[in-house]
Amino acid sequence: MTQSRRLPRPTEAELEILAVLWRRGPSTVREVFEALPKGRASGYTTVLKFMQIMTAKGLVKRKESQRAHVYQASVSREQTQRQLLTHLAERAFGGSALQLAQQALASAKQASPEDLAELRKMLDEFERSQS
Amino acid sequence: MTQSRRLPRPTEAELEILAVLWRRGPSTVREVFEALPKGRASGYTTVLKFMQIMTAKGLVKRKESQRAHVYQASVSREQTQRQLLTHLAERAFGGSALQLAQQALASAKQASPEDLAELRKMLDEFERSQS
DNA sequence: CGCAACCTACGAACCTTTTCGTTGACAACT
DNA sequence: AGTTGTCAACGAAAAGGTTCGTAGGTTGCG
Repeated sequence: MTQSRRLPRPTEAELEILAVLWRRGPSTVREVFEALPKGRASGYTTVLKFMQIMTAKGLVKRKESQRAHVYQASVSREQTQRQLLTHLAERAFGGSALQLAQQALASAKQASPEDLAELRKMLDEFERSQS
Repeated sequence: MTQSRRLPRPTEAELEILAVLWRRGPSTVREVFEALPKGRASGYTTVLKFMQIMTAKGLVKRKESQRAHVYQASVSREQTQRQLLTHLAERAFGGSALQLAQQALASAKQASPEDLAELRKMLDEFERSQS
């Protein structure tokens, strides 16, 4: 009974924090703060505030058993990626995720063989499913 | 000698207007206003304001020879798409445009055969260039 | 001319997002 | 007990983006 509506798209700053949580797993505010790219340099209380906001929005969950609360992402990386891609596709690619994929490939500078193989596999499956 | 700095990423509302300009070519404010999806429904002066802001930012150029100024996009669709994709890749895909492409393909619901063929061709070229 | 329709420009209100200072609680150490 | 360091909470300011009312100029027409 926690959340029935779809969660809101994370803002830029929120996404940056989510990225840390996805990478590190459950973390305290301080841990996130220190894992953040230094270039960005937000103050500690700013990060704290965001994590409080994100808790209110349901983007993260927090355990208060320790004095330093422990946060974890309550949205998965893939789910969020899909959400952002769909949004971008609608805004800038006439709703076509495929054209988006195409452009992304075109602008990819480098590729690991694994990624390429994976991509090729998906493409095969796609064509097969279309018949 | 028009612009040496990189242009800013368009906001949501700006992108919507750019989409119209890309589709219609050079247009007056009224033409853009009327071409805009009706659901969104911004007032005429709101659209005008945006186009003035975009002019200041350099996202569009305007000809004032007519009483109703004529605007045209000064950034290309592809260029902007690439900019948005790169930004998203950095934020949410660890900088990998390829992984982004992969996810996009996975979340594509439908595909035209042309798009698929195009995508496959690009993939081939990519692999050849890596060797 | 007088009026209506349309145009740009501008300012202000408003909303969302980002930022951080301050406060009060708790803990650790001396 | 007093000092120092860390923490959550909060409020409010700052910054960015969106919206529109109003004003003033031009055009076209009866």
